[in-house]
Amino acid sequence: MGCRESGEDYYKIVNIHIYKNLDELKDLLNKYIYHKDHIIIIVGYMKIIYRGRASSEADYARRLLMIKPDGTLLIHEARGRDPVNWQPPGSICSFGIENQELKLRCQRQQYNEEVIVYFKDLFHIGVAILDVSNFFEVKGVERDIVDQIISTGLPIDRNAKLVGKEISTPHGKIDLVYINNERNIMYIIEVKNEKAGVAAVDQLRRYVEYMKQHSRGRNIIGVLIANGISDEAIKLILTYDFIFLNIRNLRIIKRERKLDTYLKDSSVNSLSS
Amino acid sequence: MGCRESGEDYYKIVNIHIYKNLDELKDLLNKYIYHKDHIIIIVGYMKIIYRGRASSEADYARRLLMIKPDGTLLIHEARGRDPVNWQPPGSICSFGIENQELKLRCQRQQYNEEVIVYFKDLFHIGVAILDVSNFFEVKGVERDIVDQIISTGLPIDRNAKLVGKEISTPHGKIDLVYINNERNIMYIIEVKNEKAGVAAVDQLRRYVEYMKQHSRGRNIIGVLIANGISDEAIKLILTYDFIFLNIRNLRIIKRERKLDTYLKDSSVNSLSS
DNA sequence: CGTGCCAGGTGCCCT
DNA sequence: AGGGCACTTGGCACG
Repeated sequence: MGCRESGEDYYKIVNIHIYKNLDELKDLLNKYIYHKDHIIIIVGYMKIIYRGRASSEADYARRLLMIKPDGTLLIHEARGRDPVNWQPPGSICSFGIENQELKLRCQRQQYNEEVIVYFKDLFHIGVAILDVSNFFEVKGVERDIVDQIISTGLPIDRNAKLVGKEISTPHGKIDLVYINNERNIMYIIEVKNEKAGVAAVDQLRRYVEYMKQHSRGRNIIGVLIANGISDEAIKLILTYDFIFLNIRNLRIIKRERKLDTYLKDSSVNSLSS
Repeated sequence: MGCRESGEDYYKIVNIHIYKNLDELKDLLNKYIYHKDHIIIIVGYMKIIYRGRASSEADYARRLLMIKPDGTLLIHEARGRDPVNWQPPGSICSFGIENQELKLRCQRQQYNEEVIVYFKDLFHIGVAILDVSNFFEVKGVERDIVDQIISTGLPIDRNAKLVGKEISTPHGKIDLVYINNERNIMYIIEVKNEKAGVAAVDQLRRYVEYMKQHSRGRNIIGVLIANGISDEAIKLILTYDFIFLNIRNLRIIKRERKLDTYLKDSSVNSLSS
């Protein structure tokens, strides 16, 4: 907790009182926009107008506004994870003055969208220097689950060979395709890191139907691997004679259970959630 | 731009130097958590550990952290619209000390998730009082498009009568259902405010197939109304003999074009995008 | 409260 | 740049 003093290099408070007119302030703020790693933070009493894919107006209220050097605009209120208004990276922001009020306009080429903010009052302006941490590990996402399956093999049929990954079809991309040549079976695998709903089953279904038309004679089995499943989705799984595997069981199996147990489970469409 | 002084009521800078030990600072910050409308803002050099549905570790770097009174946690870096780590509303946050570092733990009951932040250095701490603006108009969303269709009628068949809205099926909810009794036609309408992809067509397809099985004898026609459409989606539309209507044309038609033109378009699966 | 689904989704990766 | 899709999706509305 040592170097508090050096910290001042990384957060500069813009003393609003110093600027006797808005022009100076406006120019200063415009200078900070797009400065490498410089984030402008404004807490104030502001009105917001957004026009684009949708449109909105928000009357004057106390809000927190941030502008990042990549052109991101964020406006937050007292609640909620998402900003009430925003502009994604790549938008072009600039400060101006209108009717003796500080004004911010952020435009986005794509979608022809813009956010305009009018500041009736400013409570705090700061400029922070932030990092972009390159190394940021994430584990447990779908990618990792797919990788795990690839490395450990298809639990329901260890003799099946992986023949494809991210297979493109007109209906979308199939996560994994396995084939057991002896039994003449093709497994179409769809992986969901989240709880599966009806949409996930139907996504699998359209892959299976497509492959049935393009892989003549082969036995096609749809396999949904997900982190739980909804009741309606289970009904569809049974209707289509698909197989559902819970990720939780996948992990347990990998560590403790024997493969024979799996094969038994799979043959009766184990639906343990 | 008058009341700058009063603005100080809405943004309080926590002078880090005053607090001779971390204990005092920790207690102060904990007092501000969940204070009505009080948002804690910390710019500092911090390390983040997240464990939950996924998991991640981010080494020490300069970041901006916010805690909202509803239990929202946001941690931003220099780029991107989304925070690098967060906790949605409803999580429980508290400051502590570990290894002579300030430490923040935010837990979320649901999903058993937690974010832990270690602060090696603090550059700025502020407490802002923000509003929750109740009145926030949004126009142009799908809901409004559906309403517009309901009020102006189905453009491709003005004689069709609306018989259902948000019809639940095992495959999901159908946006709109129209019936023309004279021609014995049922229209299944799916509306997308955005550009339609293959998923949208397949969503419509599963509704149509379901209704074909549950509405014996009737002619079922799938209608996709969207803001543009991708090439692959067009192919599927043609494959399934569906009808695509561009929202843009919907609006134009409503204002300028005559209905006869529509009917002609629809009969040839107008795909103007 | 779970289920389903839209969103100004955003971000990522691939063609 | 466009398309397809996952996401700690978040958020809402409905049964």
